[in-house]
Amino acid sequence: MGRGKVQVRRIENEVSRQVTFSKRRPGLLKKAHEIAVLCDVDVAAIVFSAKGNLFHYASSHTTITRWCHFSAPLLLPMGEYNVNHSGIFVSQ
Amino acid sequence: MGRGKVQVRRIENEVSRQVTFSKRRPGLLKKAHEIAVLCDVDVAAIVFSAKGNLFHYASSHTTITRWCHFSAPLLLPMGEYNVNHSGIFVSQ
DNA sequence: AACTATTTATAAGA
DNA sequence: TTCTTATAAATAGTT
Repeated sequence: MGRGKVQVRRIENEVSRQVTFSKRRPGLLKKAHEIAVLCDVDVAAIVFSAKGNLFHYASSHTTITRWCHFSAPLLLPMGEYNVNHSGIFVSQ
Repeated sequence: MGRGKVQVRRIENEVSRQVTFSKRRPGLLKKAHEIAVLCDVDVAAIVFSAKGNLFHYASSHTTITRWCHFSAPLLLPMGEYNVNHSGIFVSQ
């Protein structure tokens, strides 16, 4: 899209990279929202900026719970965890 | 995009809804991949089909771990969990 | 599953 | 950085 074709590789120029991030981030979350509503499915999209900020879209809390159920083996180290109001922690 | 404008509401016709899902799902995951590579950020996108199938893109395992750390309070009931090779379970 | 007219997203520029 | 605009990319309706 835009004035030139996209090569899917890391943008080396830091300013350009930040600008592209600022432009594409809302686009991604919008797409996630649209497919969730149009197709009546559960969707989550999560993005961390280089500065560690979190941006996300979730069609429902259920989405995330189900996702954790299905995919946690791939994504969390095995072990015991505790979830409280502050986050999720490894049990001692 | 396409021959008509998009109204962001649930597509009532089941066949059309499934067709749109099939078309938009790869588009969403591609967008997630592109922003991850272009902008060198961690991204995850997760989609459940109406039939319960899971589709996802994750730029790295780190993404998901970090995401769980930050967002789990919103997404999982508080309690004790056990992660093993089969999934994540509530401790009894 | 392919096609293609159009909409939408966005790269580059102001 | 916010707005503009040319153009690439996604995709809705169709075959």
